Amino acid sequence: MNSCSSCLLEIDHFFNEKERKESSQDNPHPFCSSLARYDVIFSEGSYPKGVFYIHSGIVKVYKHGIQGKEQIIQIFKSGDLLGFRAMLSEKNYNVHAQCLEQTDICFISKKDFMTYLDSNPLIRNELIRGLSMELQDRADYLTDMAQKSVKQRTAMSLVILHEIYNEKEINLSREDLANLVGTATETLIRLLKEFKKDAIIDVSGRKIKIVNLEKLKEQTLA
Amino acid sequence: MNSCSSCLLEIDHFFNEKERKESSQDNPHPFCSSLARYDVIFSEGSYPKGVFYIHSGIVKVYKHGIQGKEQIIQIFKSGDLLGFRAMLSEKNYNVHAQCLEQTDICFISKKDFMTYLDSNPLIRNELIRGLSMELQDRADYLTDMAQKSVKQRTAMSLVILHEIYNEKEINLSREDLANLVGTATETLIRLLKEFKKDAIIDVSGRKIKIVNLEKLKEQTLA
DNA sequence: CGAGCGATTGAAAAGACTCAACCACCGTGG
DNA sequence: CCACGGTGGTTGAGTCTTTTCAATCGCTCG
Repeated sequence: MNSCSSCLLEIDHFFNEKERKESSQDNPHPFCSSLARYDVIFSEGSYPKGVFYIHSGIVKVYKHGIQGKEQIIQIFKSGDLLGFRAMLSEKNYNVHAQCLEQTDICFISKKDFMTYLDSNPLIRNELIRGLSMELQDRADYLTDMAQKSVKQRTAMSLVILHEIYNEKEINLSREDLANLVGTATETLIRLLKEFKKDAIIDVSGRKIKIVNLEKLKEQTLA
Repeated sequence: MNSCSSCLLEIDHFFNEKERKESSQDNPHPFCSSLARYDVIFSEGSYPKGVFYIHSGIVKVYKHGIQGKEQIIQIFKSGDLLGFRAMLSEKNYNVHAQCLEQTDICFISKKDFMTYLDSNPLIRNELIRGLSMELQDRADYLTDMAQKSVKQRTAMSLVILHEIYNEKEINLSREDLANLVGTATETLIRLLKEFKKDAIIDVSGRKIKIVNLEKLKEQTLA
């Protein structure tokens, strides 16, 4: 597979933490692919050949835990770079990545990525810094998962998703939502009902709209 | 604070994943300090000035979650390098580090560490690889914490501690153990009782001996 | 129109936590 | 030498949360 050279520019933005350009539907990238909902980007056990830059769409990264129950580790959105942890670790993927909606991604080969890294020592430092920061964040997240109640975690996940969906309606299956929170689907549904009763969210079909973000954030604490 | 130059050698071993030398009580290091149980190495909120190489002893890294309840994120032992995530992220510590027993550590300043990193591009790659691997591991750990029952997690923690304590008796307060598992102290004690009844562990005072490691590992699954 | 999947509900059971009391050990000071 | 107080460990009982299982509903697709 070939890399999309114009996307290396996007990566540059990614690492420089400059304001991310809105993904460019206008000037198409030659090696980008358009994926449909449920399309798989990579699977646990396979060996990473590169990274993926997400132009638009939503991707879930998950793994199978006890009795095959899915646990969503992270959700990626437009502007994110997907799959570089596994690639840099030089191990096989330990997670799966699947699109949650129509998604445009661009593949960048390991070789190109590495060349890019080598081209600029500052970028390399930025990468190290980014990985370290992520590890710090993971400590926080772990504490939350271990200590917060399912209700608090549900509120947490909704807050996170609110950002990922760019303040628009959250559009996820109940099962995916439950797998992100780490609970049973039925429990999740009951909690959504509660939040709705308390006028914190609004539900229409599978779509969830946050109507009172402040109150939702309170729910993550107590 | 000055760095212990002879310890940079240890770090070299650390990153090269060569067999780690037993920590050298014979030839003392000038800038190492000997810490007592409960001594604090660093605290959440302070800014990292360097990293710590652990010659001997056990250190818990934890943070405070809901209502101040402590969550142990990780336990470090002899041969580990402590605190480089926060240092590399260039943010304040988001965790505390405290000795669980008499511990000998050596401080290496950020400057020296960075110089060392710059001295060898291979080391830098090794660092990137290490951080990435750790992030992968964290995904697994998160899944376990989110999905496994307290009993399974307790078994997990005991398996991990068994290694950390070098196959010897585990010597931790019940509260620390509970904070590692992420449960209430009382619950933990009841589970230990069960494991003892099933002849998986043996308890004498606060010390825990694993008598049937295979069976313990089974407990982590079902 | 019927199959099938996702969403929802109810009821019962299991798991875990909280609170309160009690025990056991240990060092201190009388 | 012993009573005392304190800390950490243990136990019991009751309660709340969360899961599980079973059944129903509603919608979409062929």
